[in-house]
Amino acid sequence: MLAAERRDLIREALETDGRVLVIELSQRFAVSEETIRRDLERLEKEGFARRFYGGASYTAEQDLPFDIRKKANVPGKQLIGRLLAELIPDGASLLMDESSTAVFAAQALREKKDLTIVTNSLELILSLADKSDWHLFLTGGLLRGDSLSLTGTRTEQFLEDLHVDYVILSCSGLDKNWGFADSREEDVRFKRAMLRSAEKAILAADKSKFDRRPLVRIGEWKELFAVVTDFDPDEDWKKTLRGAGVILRCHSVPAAGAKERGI
Amino acid sequence: MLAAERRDLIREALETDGRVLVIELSQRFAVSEETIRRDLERLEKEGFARRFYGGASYTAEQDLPFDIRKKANVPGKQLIGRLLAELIPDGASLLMDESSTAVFAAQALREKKDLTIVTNSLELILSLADKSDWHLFLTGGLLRGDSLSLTGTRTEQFLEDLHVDYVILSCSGLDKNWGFADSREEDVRFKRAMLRSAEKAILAADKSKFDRRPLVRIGEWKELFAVVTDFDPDEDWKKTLRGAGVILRCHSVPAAGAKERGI
DNA sequence: TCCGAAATCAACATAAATCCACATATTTTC
DNA sequence: GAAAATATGTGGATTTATGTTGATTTCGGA
Repeated sequence: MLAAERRDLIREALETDGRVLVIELSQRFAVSEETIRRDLERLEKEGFARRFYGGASYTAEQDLPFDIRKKANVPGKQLIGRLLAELIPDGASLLMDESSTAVFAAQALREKKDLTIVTNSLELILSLADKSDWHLFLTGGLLRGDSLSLTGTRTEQFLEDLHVDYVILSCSGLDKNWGFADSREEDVRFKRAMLRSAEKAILAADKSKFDRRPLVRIGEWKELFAVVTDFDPDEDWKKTLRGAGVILRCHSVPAAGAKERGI
Repeated sequence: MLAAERRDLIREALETDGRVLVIELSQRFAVSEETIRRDLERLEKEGFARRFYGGASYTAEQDLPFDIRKKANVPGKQLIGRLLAELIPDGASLLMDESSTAVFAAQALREKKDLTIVTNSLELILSLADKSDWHLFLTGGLLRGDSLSLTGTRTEQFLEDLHVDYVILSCSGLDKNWGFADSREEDVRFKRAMLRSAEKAILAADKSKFDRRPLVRIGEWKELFAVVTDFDPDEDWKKTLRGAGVILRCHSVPAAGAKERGI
């Protein structure tokens, strides 16, 4: 029984029964009560449980946006998140888009102190809503129901009076000689607005985005401060980025040994 | 039976019955009267109860944490929601605040066609996120983590370029001769901005808000188009509102036949 | 106004749950 | 396989929950 599996089961019990008791769980899983308490503490941090003396009760609050598990390439995005976190100092202000990578990056940033986050993603902001010591801003705008993000002119307008230290953005394709791009005109306009409002731009893109060339270019390499990815790009790529003065943070993911995580 | 659960049940009893007695609770939960007193003392500190000799009565304090506040008086708020929905035509645009009443009102509006909703409440917008045929706007701004709503100058700024047909707003107290008011300066500023941006203003307030006079006035009766509530106010109230040209939508709640609410 | 029953309060005692720091074990990463 | 990160258990200090006892306060009637 792995710790992660036990926590999944505890979460299920919470959803089914509405509440759990420390003693009962300790007996059921044959671990010490202290371990259960630590599990519950963690589930509380993640927004699944509300602890009370003797156990914990279920909170349905963040049900909607917390379907992180379903998404593609979770380990890769977590890695990108960790690498990103290394680039961000305490006290920084950052702009983040509505990509799922950004949500993972946000989780990786949790240990930082005193961050200011501006985003158009409801999911991202909700996943950080418990960080009451940070400054969390949501851009206004029209709700896009499928991605739970905000778009439209009002969203871009929000960025105009804004200046932040970093922008973390995603794209749907990177081309060595052309730059990074997206397929929707509307998204590109928003991402360009984000680039204008930030001192340093960090592009987060997993392996699947490399060497693809979608319709609309967002920008060129020299506009970026860093590129973060989850694999080890070839020498050509490294040379291109180095030539444009862009930092590359990457990591070779062990293709074979990667263990399947239970859903 | 854990202490936290007992306190939850006492709180529910308070909301349902309006008052509780120490002896009764002591027998019901098979604990000493002293324990019940300590429970009530705690609930009083948390703002749910006002203690008196022999027991405690219910109080709807204004500044409760959101997840708790929204549980209070559910039937009343549902009724207000239904009455509100009768005032709103298809195709209307409306501004709604972050109150829990607004969330219920939003649900009551689901049958309408082609609405445009603007709000600063994440909870409200998420509860409507599936209505893809509507236009859903979120104001930007700083996230207030406890209520999952947006505040600050950016939020007010969002309303400046906006004009809607209706605003549905809440308040924490209504005084016959003075108007409607709230306890936080910041909230009042936002609500005034909402009033400016809307053609017609509808005030939604349950019984507990009547004849209370919080710190900061939001506006006067003549600024309103309608008041919607869940009980039948006395003649004085009706005369006041009629005199100011305000529509009153209300309903006498059967005091005796109130059925026991399931959990 | 005064009295006595009932309720409350304050102080103490106890048991259980939690927290904390440290040591150990396990898993992951390189 | 070694190093780093994560997970787990343990013992003692701390907090929470509860009941008990006796002093004090409140309330309603004489």
